[in-house]
Amino acid sequence: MLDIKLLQNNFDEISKKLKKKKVPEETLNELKEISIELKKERKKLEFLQAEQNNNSKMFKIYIKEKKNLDKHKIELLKNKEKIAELNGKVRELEEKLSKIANIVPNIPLESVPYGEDESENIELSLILAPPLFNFTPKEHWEIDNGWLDFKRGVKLAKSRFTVLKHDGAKLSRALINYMLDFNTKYGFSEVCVPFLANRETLRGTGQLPKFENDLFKIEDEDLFLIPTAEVPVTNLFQNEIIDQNELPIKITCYSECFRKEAGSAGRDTRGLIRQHQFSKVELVSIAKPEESEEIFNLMVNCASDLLTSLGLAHRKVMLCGGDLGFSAAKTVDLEVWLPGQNRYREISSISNTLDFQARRAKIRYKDGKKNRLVHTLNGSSLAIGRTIVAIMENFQCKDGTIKIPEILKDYM
RNA sequence: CGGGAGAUGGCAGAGCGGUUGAAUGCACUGGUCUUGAAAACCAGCGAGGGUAAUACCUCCGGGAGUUCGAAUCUCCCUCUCCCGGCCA
Repeated sequence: MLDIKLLQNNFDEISKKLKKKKVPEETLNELKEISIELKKERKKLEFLQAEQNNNSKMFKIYIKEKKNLDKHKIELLKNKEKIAELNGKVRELEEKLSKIANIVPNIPLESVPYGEDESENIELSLILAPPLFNFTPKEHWEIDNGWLDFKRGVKLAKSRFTVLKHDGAKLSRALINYMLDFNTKYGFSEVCVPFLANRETLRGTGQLPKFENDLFKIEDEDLFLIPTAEVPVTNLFQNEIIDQNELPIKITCYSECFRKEAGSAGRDTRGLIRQHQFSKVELVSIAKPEESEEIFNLMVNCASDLLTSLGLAHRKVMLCGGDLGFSAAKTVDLEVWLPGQNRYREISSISNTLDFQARRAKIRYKDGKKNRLVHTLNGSSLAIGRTIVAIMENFQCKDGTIKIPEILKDYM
């Protein structure tokens, strides 16, 4: 959530920055006006409440003095009505405010480039050279080694579900274990969390209320399948005040992720790239504001080193404003080279949300006497499905077999 | 899913309908003492809003109600715990 006070005081600046994310100025204007009106009405209300409190206290004294109470009663009741009325007004304004505030995205950092979409992202660096082939490399779904059973996935659920078999299934499990171990060595501690989350949790990280259509909802329950482990892991700390000494908190977590992929009909319909369910190992950090940039870089390096350790060529890309997610102030994607597709594809995405999620989820830490909002960061270690794709395409042999990276041998 | 109990500050745990934002204990922070630490003693210590800082307002799971006044009474919801059934 935006800092409303900041919006009140630095309207032009914020409005300009949010243009990167295509937020219309009218929305911000409305937000500002409501917040100012709210402040005004609240002041009126509090004044009346103070008066009422005082008069109520007098009651005890009047009883002692055996004064006639009826007159005071009438007075108090009259005031009570006024308070109720104002209270309703204030509440209405609060609802109006939060309705809008909840759907305004985070402000991009200064360093985020302007741009409409993916095509205007900026390549930061290339790591490892793509492999050379003495034959035409296939796309992963063309490789007929019995790992991927698309038909049966559809039979069991529907399109965009896949069954992994044989070494494909094993590789998936090996990758999960390997990544968790890798991240642990990087200083992230492992957690295992529920794959279902309630509304408040999803609101905390920004999926709700705006993106309900992208989530699978459980019938007859106010629960949703998580779209990423970022949701439960970050919200582990919702409504908590963290001891300063415990920061930064660095967590890694494996989860299944569930996404409706509404609006991406027709895109990546073949293969493992875009599924309704996929495994992912996630990184989440809770940090003090002054250290969040450093942690961000650590997370990017952690994911990049992981790719390197698997021998996968990739590049780091800075997302432009138009391609930034709702909660992110800054995002670096890692794109892995896919020889079959002859292009780089996103396999990891690391974001700093600054205090945006912390404000929503009320995650704070004690700084001396004051409670301050933390910064929250999240990033894929790697998406498992896409890593399998990358391994299949990069390490395919002419005879259709796949060479498993050396480092995974112990995990298979 | 059926039966019972409960929901209060970081935790534990009091709280006749009227200075109770809330006793007490633990934890925590600062100080005295000590070579240092522990112990002991003294002091401070919930959150949000508001203010230059005070005032002041709101909050005792959530919502509605009774009352001049509610953490305290009534109703609804949610959640937790114990017992029983089912089950990895």
